[in-house]
Amino acid sequence: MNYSRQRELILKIVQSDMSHPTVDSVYQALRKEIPNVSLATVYRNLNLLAESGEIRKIESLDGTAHFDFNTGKHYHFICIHCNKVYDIPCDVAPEVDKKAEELCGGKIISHDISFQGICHECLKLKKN
Amino acid sequence: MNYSRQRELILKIVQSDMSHPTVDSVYQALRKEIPNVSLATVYRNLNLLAESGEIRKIESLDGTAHFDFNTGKHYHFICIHCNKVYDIPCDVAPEVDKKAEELCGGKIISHDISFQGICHECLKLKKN
DNA sequence: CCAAAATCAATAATGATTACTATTATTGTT
DNA sequence: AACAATAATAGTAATCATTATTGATTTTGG
Repeated sequence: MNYSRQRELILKIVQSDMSHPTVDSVYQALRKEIPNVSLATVYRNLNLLAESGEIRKIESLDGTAHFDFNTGKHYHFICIHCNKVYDIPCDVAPEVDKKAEELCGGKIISHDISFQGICHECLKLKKN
Repeated sequence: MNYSRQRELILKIVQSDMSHPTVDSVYQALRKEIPNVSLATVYRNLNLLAESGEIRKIESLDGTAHFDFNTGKHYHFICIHCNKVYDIPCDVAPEVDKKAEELCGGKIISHDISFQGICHECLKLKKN
């Protein structure tokens, strides 16, 4: 995996964005620096960075991939109204991987807890 | 909400399929009964059934929705090689929703734990 | 039986992602 | 600095998943 300005900037963009950006968000931000960058480049590098563990890829019910610079232990909260993804600081028992591994017979690499619900913002909107 | 043959069959198909079928799997199975059924019908009804809580919609990193007839408490294991989804019987503390709700300020409806790793089958294949 | 509402099939349209190709950049080595 | 091998890129086409549209058909409640 060689150096490229594109990849470096993509990593920086994700790392400076708390809001779990989608591929498209990263693409829009990157175009401000490299106007003729290709969308395929963004896809390729985000997936590479996720595979190498420098960022994290998050599933979400809206059918689009989100990326998270925070590779430390934490979980996610996805609003079913606005599809935003929030971090939830983790304090759940860390031995769940081991426990689950015993139950499934495969090799477990990681886990994520995704909470679904309605976020603070959307709750406010509903009341108005 | 239960008077169309299509919806009834879709529900039965999911309920009789342990393997967390995708929209397309359900579509293929349904066509054996109703050859000219529309894919849109499958999408609409699977989402309706998931909203009404009769089945469960599962997110997965491969970008396709999976559906699960098992609406009881359990978690999921997704193989990063074959993308199959397995159930993991749940015995994790149920108070995580409450705990997370305090932390995020929104309203939490449910949560899912998805474990990622390499499943038993794929481990075997690797060795050969 | 009739009218309103719900559902349907078929297909078009959209949105996300991947594949492909010719070109350019990076790397380690002379 | 020039070289070849490799990796990455831009641009675009193709693919895959999903949603929207439309007009016909079916169900429901009176």
